[in-house]
Amino acid sequence: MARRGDHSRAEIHRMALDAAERLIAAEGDRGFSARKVASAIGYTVGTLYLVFENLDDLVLQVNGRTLDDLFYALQKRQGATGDDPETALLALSNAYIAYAEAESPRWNMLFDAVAEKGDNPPDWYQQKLGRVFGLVEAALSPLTQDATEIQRVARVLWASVHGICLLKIRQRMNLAGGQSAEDMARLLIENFLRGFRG
Amino acid sequence: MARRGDHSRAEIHRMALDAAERLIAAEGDRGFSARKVASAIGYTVGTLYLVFENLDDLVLQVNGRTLDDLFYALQKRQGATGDDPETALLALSNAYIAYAEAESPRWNMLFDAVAEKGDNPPDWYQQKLGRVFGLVEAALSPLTQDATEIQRVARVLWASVHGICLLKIRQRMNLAGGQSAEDMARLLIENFLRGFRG
DNA sequence: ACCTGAACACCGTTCAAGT
DNA sequence: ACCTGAACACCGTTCAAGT
Repeated sequence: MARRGDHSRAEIHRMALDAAERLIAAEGDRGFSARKVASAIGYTVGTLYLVFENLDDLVLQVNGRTLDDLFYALQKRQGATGDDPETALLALSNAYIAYAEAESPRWNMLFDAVAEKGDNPPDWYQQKLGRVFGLVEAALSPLTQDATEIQRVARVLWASVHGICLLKIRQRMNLAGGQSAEDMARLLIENFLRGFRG
Repeated sequence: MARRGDHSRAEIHRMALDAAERLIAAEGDRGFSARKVASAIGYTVGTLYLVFENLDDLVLQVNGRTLDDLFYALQKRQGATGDDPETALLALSNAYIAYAEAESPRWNMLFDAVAEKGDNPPDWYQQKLGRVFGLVEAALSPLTQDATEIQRVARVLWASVHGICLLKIRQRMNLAGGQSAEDMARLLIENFLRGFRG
């Protein structure tokens, strides 16, 4: 057991998030609880509530880290800035699918929370999400000067690739008629862009 | 408390599913438990385990009913058989979005379960899902004679509309740039089909 | 044979009490 | 001031025991 003063509030905060990530990676959403996180960092359950509002708050913070991680993973696999939209989008969607596969427990957690009606995620969270969307928008930017149209297309395509990804990760791929998620995303993106370009 | 012999196994089964549906509709996935279902039908928790393998099994059966319900809701709003694919698809996607909105708790439950690796849903469940896909395939059938291509396109479009729907229901719509789910689905379908037709 | 009810091993959350 | 640990009100699941 840690004694008082051993760690600052900020340290306990960080330790708890680290431990939560490890637990989620190891056992998924199921084998993860406030009590396990607490004991993994050598503290009592009660201590967590000095540092987090509740378990949903802790999960939100974990999700924030995942969004950062995802952003960097996508950025790394992003093509050159001169790429045509199709090449750039395919690179992004493949990277997204690869991330979801490689980090499926935390990726799942990202979308599991069914928000209560009317409460949006906090600003800092939305900013992290916006940064991910930004990559998609950047890939689309050569298509048109209309910024709101780019925004709309980016959101539609991202939501769509996400839906395809869900089918794969949630093991519903038998329903995909033998296609891989990558093939499905390619079919989507190629045809959409051909139609969009007119 | 119900006395032994009051109800057959099949009756208890049905009563439990009815009660579960009511609880889910009223309180969502959160306010739903084996103990609540049992007490809602006047039995002890243990009794549920005579009729269901476990709670996941009960949820699967509830989901089966939801898939049937969804199928009929989509069928009802399906256009005429002579409709062109675009009209038919837009009708289906709008009906899908409307269903998700109207029945969001059970619709959410349909996709919450993170399947363990390698275990597919049972055959009867896949058949119910296949019936829903069948509607999408029927809408696409005028596009080409190639049955596997229709299957692939149907799955890609369905997964995509589903992803868009998720954004709306999970209250992430602030990320959709003010677009409604219906508008997003329309943007997707119109451009995809224009591209697909070449 | 059918169902109970108590037990087991867990939960999230709170908060008086200890150091 | 910081943290504990016990309490509260729950969980899913099992299974000896009652009728």
